[in-house]
Amino acid sequence: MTEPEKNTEQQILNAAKTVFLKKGFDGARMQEIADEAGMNKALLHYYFRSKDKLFDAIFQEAFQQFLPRVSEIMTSDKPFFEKIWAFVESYIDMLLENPHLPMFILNELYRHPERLVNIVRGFGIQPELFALQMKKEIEAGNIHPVDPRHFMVTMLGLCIFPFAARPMIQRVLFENNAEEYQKFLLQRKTEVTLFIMNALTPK
Amino acid sequence: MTEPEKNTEQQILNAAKTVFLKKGFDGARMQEIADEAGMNKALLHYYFRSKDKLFDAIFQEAFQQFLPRVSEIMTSDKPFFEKIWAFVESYIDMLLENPHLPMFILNELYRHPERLVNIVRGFGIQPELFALQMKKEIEAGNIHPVDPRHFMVTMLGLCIFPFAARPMIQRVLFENNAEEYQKFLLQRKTEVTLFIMNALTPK
DNA sequence: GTCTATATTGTGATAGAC
DNA sequence: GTCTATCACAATATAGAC
Repeated sequence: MTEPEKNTEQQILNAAKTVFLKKGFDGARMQEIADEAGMNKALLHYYFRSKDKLFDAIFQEAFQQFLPRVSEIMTSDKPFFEKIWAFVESYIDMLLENPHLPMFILNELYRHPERLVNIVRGFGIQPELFALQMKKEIEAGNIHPVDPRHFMVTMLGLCIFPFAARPMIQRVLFENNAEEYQKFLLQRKTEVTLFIMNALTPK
Repeated sequence: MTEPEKNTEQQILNAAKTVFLKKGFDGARMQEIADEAGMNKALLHYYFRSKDKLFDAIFQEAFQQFLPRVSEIMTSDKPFFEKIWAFVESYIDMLLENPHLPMFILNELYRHPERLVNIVRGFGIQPELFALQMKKEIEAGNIHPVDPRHFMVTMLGLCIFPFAARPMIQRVLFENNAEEYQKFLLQRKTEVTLFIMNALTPK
């Protein structure tokens, strides 16, 4: 066997993550989580009191994984395009290992945006740092002038969208061939980087 | 008053669309739809038999509105970049009038991809037409070489993502100011078009 | 801590009066 | 066609034995 799985609490969290990410809060059932964890339903309540509490534990961790610290990554001293490449590659790699993350986070935030209040608190996201640095690059004539906020949304969207819209795209463009789509997602890393480089390179 | 609202069936459909798009299938309640329609719960079943049947009626229409006929729009005889501009503008305009559409469709397809089987049937999407035309433009040296499938995903993602990720982006980048974000979405039309043009223009 | 059994409420769906 | 009343079951949560 792989692992005897340490304590019960961690088993529950693992099972809950699997089920919540697959079904969402509204679609998930405590019974299904218990089955997935190989234990009884009552134990979930013993450890986490309620479905809401259990969900919050999952969501918090998932959210921090999902929302990248753009500014942190970007404030190194590497050249601008190298940073873009490093970001896109590492972010898509992370999504390849957590393919359900995008739709889970996007959907839950959409249905219950108030959760962000609890999450963002003390969460050091500073997009201004990146915006400032990008402006400098623009003024130095190194890149084509683009609104940094639009660019951040663009860059994130290019990475995330193929995961969120997978059922549609895989069917319409790839005859529902999962292996082909996996290759497509791998290609995205270079495709997105090159696309961005072309768009930002001054004429 | 605006309209006395014609027949009961249409009232139900309107109410169902409002609630389903806001809450999703799992989160929607027949009682809430009845309240929204200003009538009794039993009437919904009288007209549509089940929640599933009612949902299908909503989903089918929404899906056809969401998935744009890329090839149709692109097979006119206008220059390539004009087509891009026309597409992005009209598509984002449509989303501005139906802002909940993206997350609704993406999420429902993700949770129940089997629905696509019933929907796509007889649904004339032919991305090959667009891919072919784009290849010709590339061979003619009019645009930078890019995989048409990646480009289609990119173009759609640039339009859709700001609507699907609105709760997150609006909060992180716009201090949760809805009016500012509305302006941002309007700017997207030109931003996306210009970004694509820059990326595809040969050096 | 972990289980079985049960309480309690929510929810889709139907029966039947009008 | 439209309503009220109700059924049947699903789902969260708790009580209590071990």
